[in-house]
Amino acid sequence: MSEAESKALSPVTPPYLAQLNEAQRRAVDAVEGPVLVLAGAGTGKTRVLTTRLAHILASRKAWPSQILAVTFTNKAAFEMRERLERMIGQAAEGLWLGTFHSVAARILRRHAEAVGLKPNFTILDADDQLRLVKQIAAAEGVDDKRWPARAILAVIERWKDRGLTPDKVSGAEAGELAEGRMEKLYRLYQERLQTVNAADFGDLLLHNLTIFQSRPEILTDYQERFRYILVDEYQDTNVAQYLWLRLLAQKHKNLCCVGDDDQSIYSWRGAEIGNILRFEKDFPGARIVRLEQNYRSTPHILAAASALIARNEGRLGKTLWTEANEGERVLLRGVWDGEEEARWVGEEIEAQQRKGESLSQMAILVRAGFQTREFEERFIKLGLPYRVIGGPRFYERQEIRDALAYLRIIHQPGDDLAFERIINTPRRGIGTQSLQSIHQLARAERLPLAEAAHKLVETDELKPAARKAIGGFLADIARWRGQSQTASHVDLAQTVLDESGYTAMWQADKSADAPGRLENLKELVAALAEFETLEGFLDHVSLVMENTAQTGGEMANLMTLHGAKGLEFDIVFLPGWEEGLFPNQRSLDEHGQKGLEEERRLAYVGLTRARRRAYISFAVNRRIHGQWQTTMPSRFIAELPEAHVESRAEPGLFPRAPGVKGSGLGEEPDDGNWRPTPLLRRRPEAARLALAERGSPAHAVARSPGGLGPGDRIFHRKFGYGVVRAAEGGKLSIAFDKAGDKMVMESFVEKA
DNA sequence: AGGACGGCGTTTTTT
DNA sequence: ACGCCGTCCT
Repeated sequence: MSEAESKALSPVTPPYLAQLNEAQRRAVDAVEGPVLVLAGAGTGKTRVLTTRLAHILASRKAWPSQILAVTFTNKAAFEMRERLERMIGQAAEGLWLGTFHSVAARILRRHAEAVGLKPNFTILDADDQLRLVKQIAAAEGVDDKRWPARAILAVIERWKDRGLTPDKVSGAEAGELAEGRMEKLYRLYQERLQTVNAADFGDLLLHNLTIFQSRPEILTDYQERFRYILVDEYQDTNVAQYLWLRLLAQKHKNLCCVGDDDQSIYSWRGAEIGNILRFEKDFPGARIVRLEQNYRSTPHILAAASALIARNEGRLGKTLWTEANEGERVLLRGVWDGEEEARWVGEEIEAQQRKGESLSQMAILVRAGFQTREFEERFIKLGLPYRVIGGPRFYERQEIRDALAYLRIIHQPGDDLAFERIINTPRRGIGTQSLQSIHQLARAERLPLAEAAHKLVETDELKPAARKAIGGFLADIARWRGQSQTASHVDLAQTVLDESGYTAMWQADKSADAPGRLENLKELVAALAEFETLEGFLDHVSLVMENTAQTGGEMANLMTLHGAKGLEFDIVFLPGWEEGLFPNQRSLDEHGQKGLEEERRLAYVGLTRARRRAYISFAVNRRIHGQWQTTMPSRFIAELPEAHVESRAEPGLFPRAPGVKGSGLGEEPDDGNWRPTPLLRRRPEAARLALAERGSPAHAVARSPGGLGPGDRIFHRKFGYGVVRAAEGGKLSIAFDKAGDKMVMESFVEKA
């Protein structure tokens, strides 16, 4: 179709464009060439994305099948599809719209053989991956105390995030990781995945890259196909995703990335904020459109959030503004301890409810999962309905994974992980002995476990009982596999669950969660009915299945700051703004300034979730890991602009009277260097006293809360007697008479 | 094969 | 403080 034709077909100003503000319209209209849409929080990002898609389709620049739109989460993908269909209906069919992983999986299924996989490869989840790594590390004799499978897997995943296949990992990179054997472990892991015909999540992208690099004709095919590419949450992309996008966009160069560098909070799982910061360099001629008009929050909230994030270096920079009415200032509250904080939040929620505010429009956003407990306890006491968002997902539950393993082994005879998982679940009397024999044979003859088991049953190597049990199990699988040719997959699943005794196993279980598990199994079978094939369903489960979070209902929402990204609420509570907790100490220790900036972005994300009201609080005492600690208010509190905050701290709970000088709330020490007091351990009573006699916080550092300080003689249950050399934040450096110098937790020693 | 006990870790989490 | 995991013992 010629350009003249396409112009003639589209109205001069389509109605969907008229509803956008000027910047949004530019973002939608800039269809050709690379574009970065810097979308601040609440600036109508999703609207721009969907309108842009609709615009490309309506102006007939491309067929749906020539457009690729990628998101990070299924939720975002669903939302986009839904809004798009509402806008243009059927015309959206055929669009390549999905998560990075689901699109990559789709491509990989088509060309699996190019990386040595069969098209019916299994997509492993975290659990399977970990078991695999454990097996490999154990076989290699790696000390699992020093190098736990978790850590090894994390290294491998970060490599994959960066697009590194085993042959691309440099020796220097691997260094002394896992006693210098990390590279080998990675290679073995990949080999193992290949033999069991499986890919982990990282592989989906990584294999795509390998295919694109080794098979130019395949790459060209996709490059030509995808005339327009859209990316959501670009600040969260890792290097592999960036490379993937860059390859795909190379031909038409119509790449539109939407994101916000200030909301990049996933570096710890491989996200590379540099991707968004470098966009103009990476894609020459790129246009940048800033969406800065905020439709969500009040000016006070925006001003507070903006001032906070302005302290970060290395950002592209945006100035959010709004036409909304002033509203209330951000409310800051200092309290005695976590319990009081929960009590206060509860009271405030109830007060807002009485004013007619909706519970489901209120959220408590915490830094770490364990912080929800105190609020839950309080809300239960008050009878205040709440839901915790986050937590284990449907397909991560044991019973679901077991059931899926049955279906997997039927579908894919070489799926060793599935075979191992269920060979003795429910109990069939196949113990570690028999399993070991099967493993041995499998390794010797390079066979899948199931096949090795077959052979083994033919011999008389096993004890008769085990032989019978394994034979019976294999016969079951064979029978089910035969049935899968004719029966519907729903019937098959039901049969398998019944005949295997799996359902019976839970029926016989008298523990409290057994009924729930049976319920979940029913749900699984019901979900299966919505799919044409077993394969389609298995993919759906590993890639797409949403967590069955309790949605709807009048309940207050409790979740982590990470979990809140992308959501919004009328009223937001941000508790626990204390040094050590938020910004999180570990983040600071491990990543220094970078860590601090990411924590600050997290604070920014939290604040910008609020439409009308934001509450920030900190406790002076907090029990962490069972120990009382005296804390300092978060430095982020000092960074809030005074004019937009109303402080209701109890007198004496601030380090000094708030807001005397400087632009921020908490004033910096006279030398201008911020020195948060290290966390101290003490009981509340002691802290109360310390408050009364509050002097320079620094003097408290030398002596520990228990009154132990340098020179004191102590006793430790394991190390015996010793002398304290220094005290620092709950830890003591001690010279033991016999055990030498050690750092020990103060709670483990007593005065000698 | 199942329970008891000890040791360890304890930020964030998607796909 | 607490829970989870792995091991060891019965």
